[in-house]
Amino acid sequence: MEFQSTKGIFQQIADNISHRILEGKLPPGERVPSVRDLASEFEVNRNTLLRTYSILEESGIIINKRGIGFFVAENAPEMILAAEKSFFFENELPGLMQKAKILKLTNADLIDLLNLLNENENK
Amino acid sequence: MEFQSTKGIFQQIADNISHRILEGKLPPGERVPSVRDLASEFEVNRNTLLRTYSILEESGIIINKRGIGFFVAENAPEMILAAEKSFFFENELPGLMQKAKILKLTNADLIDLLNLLNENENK
Amino acid sequence: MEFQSTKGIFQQIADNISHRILEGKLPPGERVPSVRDLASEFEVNRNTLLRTYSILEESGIIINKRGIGFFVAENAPEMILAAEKSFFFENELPGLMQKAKILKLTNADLIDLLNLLNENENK
Amino acid sequence: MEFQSTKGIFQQIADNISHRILEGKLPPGERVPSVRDLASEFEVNRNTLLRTYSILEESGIIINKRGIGFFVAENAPEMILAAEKSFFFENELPGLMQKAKILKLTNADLIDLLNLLNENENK
DNA sequence: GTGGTCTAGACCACC
DNA sequence: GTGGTCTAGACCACA
Repeated sequence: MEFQSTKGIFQQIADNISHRILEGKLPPGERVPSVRDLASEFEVNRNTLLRTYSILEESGIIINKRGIGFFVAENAPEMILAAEKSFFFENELPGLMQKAKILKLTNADLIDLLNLLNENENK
Repeated sequence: MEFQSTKGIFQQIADNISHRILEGKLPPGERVPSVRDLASEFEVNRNTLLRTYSILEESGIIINKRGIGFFVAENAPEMILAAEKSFFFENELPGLMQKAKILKLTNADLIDLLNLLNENENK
Repeated sequence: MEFQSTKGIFQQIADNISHRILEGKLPPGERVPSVRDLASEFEVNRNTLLRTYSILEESGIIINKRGIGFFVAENAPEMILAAEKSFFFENELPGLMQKAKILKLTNADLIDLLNLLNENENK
Repeated sequence: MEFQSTKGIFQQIADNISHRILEGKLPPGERVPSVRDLASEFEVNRNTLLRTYSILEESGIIINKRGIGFFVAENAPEMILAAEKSFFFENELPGLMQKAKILKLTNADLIDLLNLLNENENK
């Protein structure tokens, strides 16, 4: 996996795992790979993975069973979706709208844009 | 002015000044406020403002007349708009679309959203 | 049974068994359930229970008859009570008092609290 | 400062700082010592202090001004008190009551105890 | 100067 | 085996 430099590696891995859960690759109740295994998979230090798991645990996405490992929480997909949604609406969308305004993009422009992107995706 | 922690303060001030130029508050040819004044307006260290001016100068948005100060470049508004536009389309929009997909937001949802935001703004 | 994360699981199970003894559910001389049975009751690894029994044996609360199993010691209730009492007074009470002081809780507050809790319990 | 082994060092330092704030030694608005300074004061690694500050920031007790340092939040004392109070009532008191019951201590005993401790303190 | 991230490696308690 | 803590030291962006 390639990491971009703008966000912390631990964050990017957390996002990656969240998306795996959303896609069903890691269903609720399933055991998450151990920090050691995942650290070597991503070729990062164990401490970095430890931090990743710790923030995922704090969000209630994974649960620690002591001495055994981490497991995907039962309602993990819903929690992830809810968290991302609220972050999007509260933090990203306002800035986006402001930017569109500055760029003098009308809603019509944006809608055209959306359609265009949609078409490309369906090809 | 409130600064958000995701971007550097020097960047946020640069954006702020760019926007002032776009809005016509700082027309081309006009002298930009001195580092001193702006530093106290933003309650920021002078070094931070020096960096702000230095990146604005690098982009050709402001021009240094030695011993006098900085002045808004003649074609500054166009340059800012072009720069932001290309950045938006190349860097921000793709991530946005991906996020919308993850959040299972359809284009229809997004359009509704745009209309809603537009109405609020016009109140 | 739910385990809290602050203490080791083996400890919590040991406490649990001690309390069963104090309550008379496991009278002196009685055979303690086998590691197997208790492990499945608590849904815990057998090794964890082995450790539990080993510390209980070390404290003299249960006694191992080789090839047969563990039995509650004759004076087990008294030993447990004495051990917990001294631990409480020496280790827990001082910290508690300090905390109450920090929280600006007066003795009167604490007494009120005790009465309140007592009433709830008697309902 | 001596550290006990039962709690993490980072936590004990966090508690220490919280208490300094409660005592008024670190009034709201005041700058908290830099991680480097405090790390050498406590003779621990900088990373440990970093973690301490990070949990204090998460609780809203201190605030990070980028490139400058951490500052005590305006309402820090209230937040600390509230946090400790709720933790005490929800996590510590129930266990305490259970223990008192097991130890067959009546409320009268506890009250006597409180008075005794109080006298010792006032000597 | 400030905090923030990452690595490498050690040691620990627990299951 | 698992996660959790701490240290030492490097590198970074920011003010």
